[in-house]
Amino acid sequence: MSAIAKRRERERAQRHQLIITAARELAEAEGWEAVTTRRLAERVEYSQPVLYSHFNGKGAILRAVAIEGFGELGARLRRARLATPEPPEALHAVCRAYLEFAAEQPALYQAMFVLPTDVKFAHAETPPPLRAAFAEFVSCFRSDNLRRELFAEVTWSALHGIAALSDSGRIPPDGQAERLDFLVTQIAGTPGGPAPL
Amino acid sequence: MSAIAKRRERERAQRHQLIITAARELAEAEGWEAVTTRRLAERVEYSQPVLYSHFNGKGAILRAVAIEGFGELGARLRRARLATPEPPEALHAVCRAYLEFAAEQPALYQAMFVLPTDVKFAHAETPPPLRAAFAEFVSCFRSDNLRRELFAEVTWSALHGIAALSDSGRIPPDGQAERLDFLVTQIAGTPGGPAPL
DNA sequence: ACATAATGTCTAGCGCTGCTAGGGTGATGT
DNA sequence: ACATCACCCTAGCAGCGCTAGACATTATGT
Repeated sequence: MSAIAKRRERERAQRHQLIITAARELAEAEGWEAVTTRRLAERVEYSQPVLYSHFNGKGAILRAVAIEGFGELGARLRRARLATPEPPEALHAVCRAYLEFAAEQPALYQAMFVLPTDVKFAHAETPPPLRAAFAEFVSCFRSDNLRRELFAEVTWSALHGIAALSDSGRIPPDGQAERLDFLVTQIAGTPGGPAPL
Repeated sequence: MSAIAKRRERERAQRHQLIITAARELAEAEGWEAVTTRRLAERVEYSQPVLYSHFNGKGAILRAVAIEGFGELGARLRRARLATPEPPEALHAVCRAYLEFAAEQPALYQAMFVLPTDVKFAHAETPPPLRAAFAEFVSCFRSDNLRRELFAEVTWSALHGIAALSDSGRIPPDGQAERLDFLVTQIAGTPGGPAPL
């Protein structure tokens, strides 16, 4: 491949990322309903068809944003877990990190977990960053806990419920800390078996 | 008011309900993205502007569907609770009824709890049916439990997380019973105080 | 009974959306 | 220098939520 072709490919990759970043910023600033192909094209200073030469459509752009988000969420959860050596507090820290992520970047969170998507969850084609993020929850529970996956799944679901209802104004933004404390306390409890953590 | 005017008002109220029902059925059959004002008008056999003489816009129709849903959900939760006299099983029954409601009528559930809305939750203007539905969760906990509202809120959030992630394909549809059992067991546990139920 | 007024509904159209066909421009390789 | 090719833009389609204005139809007053 010629140097010229290489340069073009490099520029193309940059533009690819530029589109993703622009969509994400626009969504975070004005919500996803403001992210139209026209406004996005204007923002990246190209015409609309250029978007379609990079992505199969608006849905594919949204998907790319979501996958970028999975990577960042996983990294954040991992950091929270590793910074907290004691297992009980690790679960608490990871859950808090999750809610902070959702609250700080609501549009990104929506792309990942609320808006319709064709990203496969808990499936053979699940993107590695998503698997890794889920694995952080699993790692909060003892490896001899035979139902770790179930624990992690329900924990994640409960956090998502809190994040989603809070973001859409269906529960008050105040009191997140109390909800988090209560949830973690109950999940870490031992009503029906050995200590999970 | 003349009899003629009364008849017209009656017909108008019927048409009002017809629009709500048509929107709901169309959403349940093909999803909310298929509910356009044109298709809805065609379905009720009137022109588009008629919709706008009944509702302030598409959002108001969605809101009307959601409020209808709150009433039905509340009734269902109440039935589940009253049919189960023992408190621990009452919580379980109410939670199961909630998940069944969400799974059986996913579009209605979305209108109530997922799609953007201007319905006020936990607020002075909260629609009574919504307050009543939430009160069913609160009633599952002992009246001497000073944190009943918090318990109910987190329980509801966790259920919503399970329902929403399941409906959008982000967790597998199988295993809902295990998730429900685990959640209720943990919520009903007593890690930090007196028995909540 | 007739003209007037008021009510209700429809047709047509605005500015927007996601998406795409086709042409034209400029760089590339011979 | 020329032919080729890759690239990008203009223009347009069908459908969206929503609304202005024309048109009947119905009720009212004389």
